[in-house]
Amino acid sequence: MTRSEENYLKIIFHLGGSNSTPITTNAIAEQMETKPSSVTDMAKKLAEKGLVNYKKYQGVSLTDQGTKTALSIIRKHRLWEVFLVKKLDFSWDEVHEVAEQLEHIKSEKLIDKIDELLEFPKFDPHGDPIPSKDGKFMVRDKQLLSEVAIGDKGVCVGVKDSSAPFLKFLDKNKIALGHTIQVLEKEDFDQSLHIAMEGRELRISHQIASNLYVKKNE
Amino acid sequence: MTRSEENYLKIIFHLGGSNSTPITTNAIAEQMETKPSSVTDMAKKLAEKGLVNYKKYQGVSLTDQGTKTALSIIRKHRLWEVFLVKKLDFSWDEVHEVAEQLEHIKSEKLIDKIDELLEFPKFDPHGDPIPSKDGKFMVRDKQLLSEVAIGDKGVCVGVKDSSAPFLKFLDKNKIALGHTIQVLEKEDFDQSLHIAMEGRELRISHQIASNLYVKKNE
DNA sequence: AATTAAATTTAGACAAAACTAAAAATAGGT
DNA sequence: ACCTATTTTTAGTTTTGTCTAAATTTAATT
Repeated sequence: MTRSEENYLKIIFHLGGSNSTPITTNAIAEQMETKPSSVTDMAKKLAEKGLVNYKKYQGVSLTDQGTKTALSIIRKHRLWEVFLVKKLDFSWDEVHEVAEQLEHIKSEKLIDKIDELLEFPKFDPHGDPIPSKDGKFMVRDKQLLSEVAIGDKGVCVGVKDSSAPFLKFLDKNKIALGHTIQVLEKEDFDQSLHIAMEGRELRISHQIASNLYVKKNE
Repeated sequence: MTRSEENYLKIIFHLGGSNSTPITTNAIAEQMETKPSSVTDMAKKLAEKGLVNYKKYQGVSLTDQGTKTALSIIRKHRLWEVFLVKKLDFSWDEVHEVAEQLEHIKSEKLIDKIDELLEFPKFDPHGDPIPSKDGKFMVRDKQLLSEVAIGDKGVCVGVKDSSAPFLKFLDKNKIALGHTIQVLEKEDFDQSLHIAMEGRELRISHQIASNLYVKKNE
């Protein structure tokens, strides 16, 4: 497996290509920041290796083998992110690009030992689930803060957008995973929210609320 | 800097190419497990970038910039080796190939944090010195066990051959860095040694003795 | 059903890093 | 100083992953 092949599989997985719904070459090209014609070439190669299903003009989806491989890369990526945050004091907005490199290190023992060192975490710093060695991962029933009803409470468990600017914004406003949030009021005009969190009240825009996941207190 | 360029610089450094003595393309090719013609191509490219001095048929040596770069890669390699042994319980015969991959990760913050986590080690698991950020490293005055006079004592501080088979042999015979060794007798016939170490006596071949470094107790 | 717009694939090319085979330069021995 | 053996370089290919431009297929609209 080359680095490039691994990146393709990862992106196809993220675009949902294991659910039998084929992904278009255009969509893949956009994510890979490359051209559709390059994607076609790679689709053929991956199909050759039995990692994707590919029919001309019909798009691409992962085979079982391809899904397994994609999950193992995602597992590595997310474990490295946890490592960087927990052991090396990286902030959650700095880990992605380093993890993009570390995820390609080839050593099963290495990643298993990292997993052990971290005491087998189930979620990465952005709240995304970490697949186990056999490709299983927790699906948490979470919802976007923007869809929580007025008066309801929830624990912040993840972010939808994990770009550095958004994460830095959250840091600046002391919004972090694990905090309990109650929706006090929704503004009809611009859908901004008035929320209570950790003993203080604040207003956040719809754009922020629609990129924060919360888990309702059952 | 591509991975390949980094590997060339590292190998040129190890062959002694910063001491103005140029290294032949043949020697580099052998270490790189490639052909001399490929080395010529790379020599041109590295010379172009100001990392090596290269004159046709005269061999290659590192410039100051090239030496600096080589040292930073060696620093990363050795720090990762320490990390693997100290934090993830790898044995010293398993670390090399994983460190070969990890040394190419590009993040200054990452390696500085690893250095800090390890409390700024000065030597790697094989006793080789770890260059500091500014490229300085300790030169320990050590000598091969095979050259120690009869009756003299020394502390085992490093290995010359750090291949897995040799390291495994040392483990099996409970020979480890930090142990004090006294040479009791040298066999004229085959230059094998009779040594005392950690309260026991054993015989080792010349080949073993000439791959173990000791530091004489001053 | 025909036409057009959009998406996708093909064909041909390129850059990096390697190779092989052949040519050129150097070094050693006489 | 010459010849030969060795080392090193050149020239031309290969592979991987990409690109552009052109051709083809699918989808959408009338």
